[in-house]
Amino acid sequence: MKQDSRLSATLHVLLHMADRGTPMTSEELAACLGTNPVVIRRTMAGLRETGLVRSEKGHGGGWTLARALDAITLGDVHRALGEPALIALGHRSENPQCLVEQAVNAALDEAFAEAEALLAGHFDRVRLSDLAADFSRRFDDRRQAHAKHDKAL
Amino acid sequence: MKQDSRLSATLHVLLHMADRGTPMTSEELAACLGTNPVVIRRTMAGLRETGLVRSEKGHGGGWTLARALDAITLGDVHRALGEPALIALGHRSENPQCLVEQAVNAALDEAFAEAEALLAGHFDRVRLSDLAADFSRRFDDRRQAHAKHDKAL
DNA sequence: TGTCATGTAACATAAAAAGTTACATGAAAC
DNA sequence: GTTTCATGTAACTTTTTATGTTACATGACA
Repeated sequence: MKQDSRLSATLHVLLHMADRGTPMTSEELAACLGTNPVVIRRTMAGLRETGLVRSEKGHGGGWTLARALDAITLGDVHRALGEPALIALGHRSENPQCLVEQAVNAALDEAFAEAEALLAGHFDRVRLSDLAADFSRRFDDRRQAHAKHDKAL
Repeated sequence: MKQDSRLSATLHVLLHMADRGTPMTSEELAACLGTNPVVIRRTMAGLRETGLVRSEKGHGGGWTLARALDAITLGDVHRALGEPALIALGHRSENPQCLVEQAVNAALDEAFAEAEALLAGHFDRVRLSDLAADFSRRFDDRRQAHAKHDKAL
């Protein structure tokens, strides 16, 4: 199953944008991900429509966050991306005549709905500021590790 | 995201096999799903190795269930299919150098692990006999609806 | 007015599920 | 024993979706 990494990519990009403060071009953001600038523009288009980011053309232009990090949840981003399916499994056919298949679909739907609701709920509770805080913690950890290493030399 | 419908297909096939009682050929099972016999054989190969089904060659051959319906869970079938990923979202890269990406991965992994565990747990609690019972209920419902319809004529 | 940046269409690539063809192998029927 | 039926499996094609790329139009600032 090929996995959709747009949510991961978008979160990455948004955190870099917040970290920078000033507008970042599609080219700069693409470099962060090792991808193509057009991929960035295409992906960010949805976020712009939802009001999560702003874009400016011309000199000094680029992308900026339209809200504070603590005012954006993972759920907001997921919805802005068009709510891609969370569950990797699906049915063979919708509205089958076969009663066996109807029973199978019903059982799977129930299981999927449960997991999907849990995941969606989780997404709605996690803010970008939470990720930024985790980043800061990792940053400090790395700095301390380096300091220790330098001292040992 | 292309969804994997092998679990759905396999459950469908297994229930038909149980309903029949005698061996069913790949061709018959393929007809149930509107697919190709080779797809059936390929998919069932994993189930045979796990001991969920048996296959016989030659005249009167075909596929039969190796266990009772209440001794097979959805989880058994999922594992026999090679445990295909349950979550449709993924990371851009594993073990990234970028601390931002590390923070993103950590946040998503946590969310995914939670949902995946819920779904896997659900699969382990549902037996094929549960689906068969639901099928029977639907069958009776349809029969009653038909009877009512006939009476009205 | 030229440069920089986004906006977007159109096309190419990659990966995985699903479908197909072809043929080898083994078991039962005749 | 030979024919027929069925699985076993390799190799290939098709389809779908995410992703990557090229090309060019549009708008903003120096």
